[in-house]
Amino acid sequence: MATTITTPLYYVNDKPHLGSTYTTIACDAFARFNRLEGKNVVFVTGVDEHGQKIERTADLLNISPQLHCDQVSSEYKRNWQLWGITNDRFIRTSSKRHHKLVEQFFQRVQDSGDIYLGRQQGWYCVGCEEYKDYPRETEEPQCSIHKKVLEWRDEENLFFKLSRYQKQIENLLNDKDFLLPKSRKNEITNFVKNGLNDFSISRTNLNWGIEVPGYKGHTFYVWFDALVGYLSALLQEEDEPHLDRLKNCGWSNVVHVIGKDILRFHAVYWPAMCLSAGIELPKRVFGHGFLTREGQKMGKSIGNVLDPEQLLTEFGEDAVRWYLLKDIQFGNDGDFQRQRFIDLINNDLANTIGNLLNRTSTMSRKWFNEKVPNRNETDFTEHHLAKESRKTIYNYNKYMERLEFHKASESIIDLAIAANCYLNETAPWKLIKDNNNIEIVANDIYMVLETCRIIGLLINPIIPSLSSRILLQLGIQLESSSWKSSLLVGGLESGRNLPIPTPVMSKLEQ
RNA sequence: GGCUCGGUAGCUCAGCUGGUUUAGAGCGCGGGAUUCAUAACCCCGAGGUCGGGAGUUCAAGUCUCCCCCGAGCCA
Repeated sequence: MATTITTPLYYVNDKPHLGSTYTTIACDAFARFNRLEGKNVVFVTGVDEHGQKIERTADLLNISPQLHCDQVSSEYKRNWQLWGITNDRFIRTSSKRHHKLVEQFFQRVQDSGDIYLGRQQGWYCVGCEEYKDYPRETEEPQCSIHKKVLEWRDEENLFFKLSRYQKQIENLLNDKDFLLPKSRKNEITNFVKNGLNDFSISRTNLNWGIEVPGYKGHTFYVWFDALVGYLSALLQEEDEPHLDRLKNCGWSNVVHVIGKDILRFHAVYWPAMCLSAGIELPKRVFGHGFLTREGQKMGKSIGNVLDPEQLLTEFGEDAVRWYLLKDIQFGNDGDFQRQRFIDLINNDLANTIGNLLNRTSTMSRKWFNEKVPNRNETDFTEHHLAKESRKTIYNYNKYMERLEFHKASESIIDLAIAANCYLNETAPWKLIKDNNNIEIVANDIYMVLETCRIIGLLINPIIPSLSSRILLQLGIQLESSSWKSSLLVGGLESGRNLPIPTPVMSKLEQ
């Protein structure tokens, strides 16, 4: 069975920021984990390109919306390549196949009797592309998010009968695995409990969008269009775009990973749309938190925006991935602190894991002819570190499945600490002075090296390139197909040559 | 204004359905030990009114009520 993992389709108003990078890295880790687990993964990302906001931004830049979208989209593509993101698909909502699919989707929703023509009046925020509930007589109402004056709109719109799906959405939210983390569930449940209102799915004053078939002058509301993008993404360029093909393309067991701000669209509107169109519902929606920098909200006006590309250049992909996934609970808001970042990387990756591998490899080479020593066949499976490793593997899997990356990462570090402690307690450098101890030392060193191997494997989805450096240092090349079977204690071959160790992770400078 | 979630060591947080005697972890900080190692690893310490107040109970960080502060959703 396939598993589909999606990032949001990012709005091309501006180039990628740290927030979208964060979401994408998390999805990448999750996708990698699932692939290694042997699942057939389709990892989707892409961009959302329509809407008045884009139209106006392009206008300001004095270029066509399409050109603007082309430019920003390629920025996104380039960015994900730089970070080594393993997305299988990249969908642009300005693409032809997407247009076709939106039209089909609309047709189905219309056939279900869920579309009607209505009138919409109210104060509109172009930033949100949303009507706000201020009374008509309000003078110069402002959007609380964008701090911009709202525009009064009065237009004929097409509506979607969201209200019809009240009961079904309530049931969906009762499924305890659907909306995660649990802490965000109340908010949405409350919103739904207050009664769902139909929402408008078309705009009349908008050129930069997909035309609604049969309704001249109407273009689809960006969100209606963008959400369908998850479906279009699955269809390959060469395929005839058709909703019926989705099943074969991997639309099942769908996990949407998004920021907490767009939870409602994904947990309420989108499932209702799917129900109406007869599309299988997503399995899970995970709304993660936002990042601040040194305790402050990031924003252009404050001038403290952290550019992901700069971060990548300065610290490298390994460090940033580890910091974002290990130090911030996925789901909670997080704060990016430079000092903490440096401390964390140096402690966890360089000192705890890197040094463990380095010291052990050195001992092994020195005393065992530059090879992995022989283990004691009768008791290595019951060795202290074997037990610790098995416990770690078990917990790690449990956490990764729930997207609890910080806990998964922590379990890896705990294992490395256990191995470091073990070395200090048994002090093989003392034992080796007596030749009678050679077999004991061999078994101990073997077990620590084996623990390093397990660490290298487990860390793979989280920091792929560090993982391969660790394994390489043990003389192993990871074949992704055998990951799962490799995660059995005792998989390290005795007698294997160990290369001269070099630090797998160098320390970051202050 | 209504609702939700938080407020635990300098920082980031664990503490499930109330009860292992001195409330935990990581980081930072201070000290010790050691040499296999990336001045790394390992060990020890911090004495924090568990936001404030009242109550329930034999017993509350853990339950109830009130208040203060922060974040969010709705109006």
